[in-house]
Amino acid sequence: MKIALHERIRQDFESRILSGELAPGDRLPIEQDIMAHYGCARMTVNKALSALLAAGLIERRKKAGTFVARPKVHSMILDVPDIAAQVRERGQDYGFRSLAHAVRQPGAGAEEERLLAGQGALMQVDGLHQANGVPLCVEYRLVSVAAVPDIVDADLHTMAPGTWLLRHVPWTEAETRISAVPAGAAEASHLHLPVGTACLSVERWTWRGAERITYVRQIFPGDAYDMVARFGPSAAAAR
Amino acid sequence: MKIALHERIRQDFESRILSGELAPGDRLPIEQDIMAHYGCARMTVNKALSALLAAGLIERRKKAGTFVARPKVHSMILDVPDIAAQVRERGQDYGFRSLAHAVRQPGAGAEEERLLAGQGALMQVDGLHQANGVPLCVEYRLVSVAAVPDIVDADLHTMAPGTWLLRHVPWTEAETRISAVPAGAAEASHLHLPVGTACLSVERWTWRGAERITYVRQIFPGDAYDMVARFGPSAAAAR
DNA sequence: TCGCTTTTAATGTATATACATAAAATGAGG
DNA sequence: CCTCATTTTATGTATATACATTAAAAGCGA
Repeated sequence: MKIALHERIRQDFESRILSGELAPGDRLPIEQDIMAHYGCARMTVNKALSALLAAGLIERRKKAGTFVARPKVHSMILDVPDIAAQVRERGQDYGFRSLAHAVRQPGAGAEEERLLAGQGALMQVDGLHQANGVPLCVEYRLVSVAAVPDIVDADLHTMAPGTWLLRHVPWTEAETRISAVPAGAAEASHLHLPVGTACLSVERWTWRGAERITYVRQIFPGDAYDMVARFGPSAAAAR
Repeated sequence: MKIALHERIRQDFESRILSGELAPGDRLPIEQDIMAHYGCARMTVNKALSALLAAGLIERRKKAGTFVARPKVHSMILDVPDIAAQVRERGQDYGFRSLAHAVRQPGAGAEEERLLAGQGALMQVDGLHQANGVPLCVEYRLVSVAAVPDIVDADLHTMAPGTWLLRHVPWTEAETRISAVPAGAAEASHLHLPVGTACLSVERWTWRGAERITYVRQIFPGDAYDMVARFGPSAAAAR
């Protein structure tokens, strides 16, 4: 496959930076020299360097030149796969068992509803994700009925509500919070663990524009689930 | 402050997408119409749209047009800031107390060394991150002496080794694993917790090219530290 | 209606040019 | 040697233009 010249220039510098050949603080050649080296116009070089700038790999100062950036935060891609897809990927049978399934009127329930900030009625859908019949994760979910009217009639007894939502609802933003919690009585019983066992809690708020769609809280036994994040070329490769 | 036109166009569309006014799948105007609307050249529009494309907010197909991208669940940006920087951001005093500091010869230690896969001598640097004097996190770290010779003479008793590495070691690739573990005897004592308390374990392997740099394992009390991942504005806002 | 070719409308890439802007480097005056 | 104005240099932005590339859409013949 033929790749664009500006893309090739970008990759060249990216790999020289990632390999350490160009260390943080090092100065890159000026645009004039780069364009002479590749035999192209300055705009082409500029496009390549602009991309590296947007990716945070370089810093540029007028008159001074272009420098390899010193990384500040590790901003990395976090893989949070759909549980059902992940289980099937391992060649196991995926199952979802419904634990609770009800529409709750606003104001009726107490604190959970604040999580979706009073957008009218909420559908509560709790359940258990299973791999080969073994409980893997307890899930507590609230869905805004106003934002997703179809949820009321959806068959969520076998299909995980997360999977259903993914297919039916477009969303634009999500926030995920990861923390460690001890297993409560309910989780302990469903996951067959002693009460107090260290578990991973993954909470996610999802919304579209200003409208909240869903809040979900998933509890995994600590040793059953690893979340893996990568930094580096993956960020570029993922696109 | 005066902002560039291509940047203004980019922001205009970004906010329309993030607000939900332009929903996933919606089609954007063609470049010709946008350039007519802003009264500028096509290259300027193209620059704005290229940035949105790189950020993953839109998809483009020749002849068909430009469309708001449907976000995929599984890849979101995870910001894992330097602990010291994060503590100071909250207006607290950051402190690091060294717990162990020694060079270990290859083969001497057992399993930890496999984590850096026998690249010669390793520097072991364990310590305690503190916020306002209160223990926040226990850190166990191994650094390859071959990859980072300067580490031997670095003063790591007050500065966190992570911070030191960030400043001295060129760009890296990293893989992070997050899980939940019960507090062991050592962590319990350092963090003033009962043994068995649910803790968040963050492990990270870092390398440059094929060379392994460091392995670190950080143990946080489950309720003291939340990792937050966002999809959407974060990618752009982080810059 | 099916399947093939042709047209066309959109993005993709690249160039040459122009002027703006900011900051480092220089140099004159004290 | 210091200070301040001037020059120089590298990046920042924008334009007008040209041609390439694709895939949708239209046309057409069997």
